[in-house]
Amino acid sequence: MAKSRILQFPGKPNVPERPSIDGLSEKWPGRWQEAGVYKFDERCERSDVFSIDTPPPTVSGSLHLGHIFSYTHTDTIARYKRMRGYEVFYPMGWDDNGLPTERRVQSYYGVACDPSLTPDLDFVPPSTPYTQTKSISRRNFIELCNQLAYQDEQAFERLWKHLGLSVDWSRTYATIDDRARRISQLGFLEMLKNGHVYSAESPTLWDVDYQTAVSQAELEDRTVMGAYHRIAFTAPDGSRVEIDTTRPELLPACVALVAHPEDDRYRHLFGTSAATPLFDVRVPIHPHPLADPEKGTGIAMVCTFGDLTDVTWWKELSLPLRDIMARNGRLTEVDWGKPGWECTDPEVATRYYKELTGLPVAKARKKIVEYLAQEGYLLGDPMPITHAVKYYEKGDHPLEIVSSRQWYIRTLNIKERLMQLAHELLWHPPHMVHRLEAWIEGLNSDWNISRQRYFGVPFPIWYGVSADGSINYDEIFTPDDLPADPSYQVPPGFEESQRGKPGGFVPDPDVMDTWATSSLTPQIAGGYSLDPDLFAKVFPMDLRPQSHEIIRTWLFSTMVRSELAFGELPWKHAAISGWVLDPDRKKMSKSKGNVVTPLPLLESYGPDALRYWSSSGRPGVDTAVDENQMKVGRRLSIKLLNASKFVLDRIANSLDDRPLGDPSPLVTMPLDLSMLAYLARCIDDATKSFDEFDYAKALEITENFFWDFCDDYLELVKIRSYGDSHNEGTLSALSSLGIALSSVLRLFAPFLPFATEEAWSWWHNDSIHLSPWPETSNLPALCESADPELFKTASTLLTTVRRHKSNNKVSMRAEVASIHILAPGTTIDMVPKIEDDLKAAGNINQVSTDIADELSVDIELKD
RNA sequence: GGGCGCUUAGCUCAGUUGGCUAGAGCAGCUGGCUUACAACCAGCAGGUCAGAGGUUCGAGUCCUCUAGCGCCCA
Repeated sequence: MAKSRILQFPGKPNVPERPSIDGLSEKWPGRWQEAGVYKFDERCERSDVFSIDTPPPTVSGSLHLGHIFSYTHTDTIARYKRMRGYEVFYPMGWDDNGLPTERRVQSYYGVACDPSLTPDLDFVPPSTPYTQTKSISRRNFIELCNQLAYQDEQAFERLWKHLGLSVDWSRTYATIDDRARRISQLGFLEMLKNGHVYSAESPTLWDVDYQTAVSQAELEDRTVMGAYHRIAFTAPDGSRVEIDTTRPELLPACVALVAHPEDDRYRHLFGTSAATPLFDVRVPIHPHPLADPEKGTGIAMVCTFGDLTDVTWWKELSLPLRDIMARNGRLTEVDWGKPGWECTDPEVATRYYKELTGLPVAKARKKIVEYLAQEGYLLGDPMPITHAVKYYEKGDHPLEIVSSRQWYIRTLNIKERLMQLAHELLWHPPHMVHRLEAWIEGLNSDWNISRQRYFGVPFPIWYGVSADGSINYDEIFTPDDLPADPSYQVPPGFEESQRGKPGGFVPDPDVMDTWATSSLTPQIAGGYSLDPDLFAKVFPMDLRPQSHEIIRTWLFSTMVRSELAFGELPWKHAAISGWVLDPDRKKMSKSKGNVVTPLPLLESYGPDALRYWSSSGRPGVDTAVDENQMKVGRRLSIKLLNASKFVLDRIANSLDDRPLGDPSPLVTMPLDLSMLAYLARCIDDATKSFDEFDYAKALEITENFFWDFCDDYLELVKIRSYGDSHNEGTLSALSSLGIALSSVLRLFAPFLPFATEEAWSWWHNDSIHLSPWPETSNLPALCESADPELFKTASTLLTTVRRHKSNNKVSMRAEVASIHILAPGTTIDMVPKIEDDLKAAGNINQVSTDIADELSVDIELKD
């Protein structure tokens, strides 16, 4: 049960002469911080808690309007839940771990990391980047990463506060800080213990520029130009076997030929072998269903490794390994004729291959094609094609596949369970589940978490070194204390002098994939293993807000870790935001140069205006940048202050120093009750929308009510509210105005925290953001039986009178001699209840009625 | 090539289980200083609901196909 808070209807308001929304974003954040308005109070029950696991933004990227957009969505929910009495757990994190920070440090200072260097303890970063890239030690490099990330985090925090995010800033974390490193390492060690991770020497997608392994989630396909080269192999009977390949440079790494089992052209060759051209290596010819008879000649060469199909063939056909690809994308040296590199004539093979050694892929290809042509093995001209090639999403060169030792999290064997969890999660909007389903279905490898980088969380393990100096990967030592850096620390029971020596130890050289840390944000934010009480209160989190493009990465990986660690979902709800598109509805990207930066907009329109635009973007719907909407939001905020000023001035002037107390019993007039009945319906609808995480609908409902309230109700009761404060009608109007204003400010508070807090402060001491969400049960009991139609009819009649004046081009205050209302009986019955207010608002002298089928009004202006 | 979504007024978008004459804001036009607001107010005009076919007493809404756009994946 949520805490219930009692609304204190206040005493005499104190309203400024000229309200303004300018300066509010400087005025309030400091006060909120001081008063601890958004502070999470741990002394609460689990059932009181609403916990939010928001993905920490990458701070080394630039501030983006998309940040404002989606984080505002989350903030409206957080504020709503807080007003509903929940203790809201809403920390912010910074994703500073990993490659983006490394790259930014490299270009910002003009440095590169060389792990072989010893740390320079007196190193001072340059004020301007080195003109020639300077190599620095790993420890110095990491210091720079930390310093620069910290600066970026400060900039983000300023932006968030300016925007009014209701984050508890005392709980901020960073994905590279001590706590995050500790929890990631602990997470790894727990998985190690439970058998959820394994290390293996295996073919790995490798980026030759970044010199690191890449996981399935980081891949992208790009369509590029290539060419089929038709190459002749020699069958045992001396006949030619022709294959087409886009990677002729991998010929020295060829280990087999494959054709489809049903392919009659090649059936007779299965079980025999063929000789590769130039190198004269005898390779077996196998049937395999993945060989596509339609592609090229229908028979393919298997190399270790040209693509992922090669990996499949290599595994399934138990082929040998001929590895020629170095980590830097150049061809390695090969001892032809030695074990593993058997061939008919090592001398000939060496003669060709030594010209290729050390060449990058593209040059090696050119050279080998020359040789093939020269020796008559190349048949015809290469045939240009376009095909899909795998790239690292941040990389510039096609990925190679190299064999190396990597750690993997087992995910393939829990696919079914993950699918089940995907459906247990409550998605908003629901159709977003399909994106996760499709991803889980398509999973084809375990999750590789080893990265050959510098700025990251190290694997907290050492391996034993055997007597012969080789590394024994089965002998694993783990540290006693976390976080640990095995490059600088020694395993328990060892001494530094044993590092790398037989009988000693070596550290795992790698750091973890950043996803291995960012998949633990619920654990990091909730203090898993550090604060069990807190963790029990916030986990599983109630809400995971995020945008749709990171469902397959962030949402997925967090789900995997939660399942492996706890056997359950990390959250109850996932609220998915759309993209921000540029004004022409194109995706914003730096390369297109259409990125809209938020700061100038924030300055010209103010935070409430940007929040208004953000909040009008429906859940999950891509939304174009629209300055018009921001202007509307700004005007709405100003209007809110002005309407508040009117209502509160009236209350203050009419009641002197008498406190209003509970105004409910004073509401007696039918029109007032009708307006409140309409308000009650809006409160119910807005509440229902918020409970379904549809902040946009809640805003729309509130906004509609507010405009009707201002345009019609305020005008209808204006004159009455100026009356004698002992008059029943005046008291009823003032009470209704006060009740409605109080409600509408609170309904707007999640969207416009600055303007609503300002107006609220004119008559309350406490923050509106801790006041209770409006409930219909707190409205005057009489309005339960009131009919909202009465107010609507009064509005319609007032509009009719205004139209007549407008058509006749006279002032709205122009005097009307008489109006004659023709309408159905139900409408006519309402007229006496609203007649006085209508006369006052329209400056009408006489009202008369008659029954008719349809509504019409005869209006006579006074001369 | 597969999946998901979108197409409604000049622009940005609502439109719930099918149900009166399809709504709002912005822009436009016409008026108005009216004791909350001229950074304001009032009023008006503006739509073949992408196209075609089907189900139904009735379709913007459900089904099929076509076209275009966006995102994700291969």
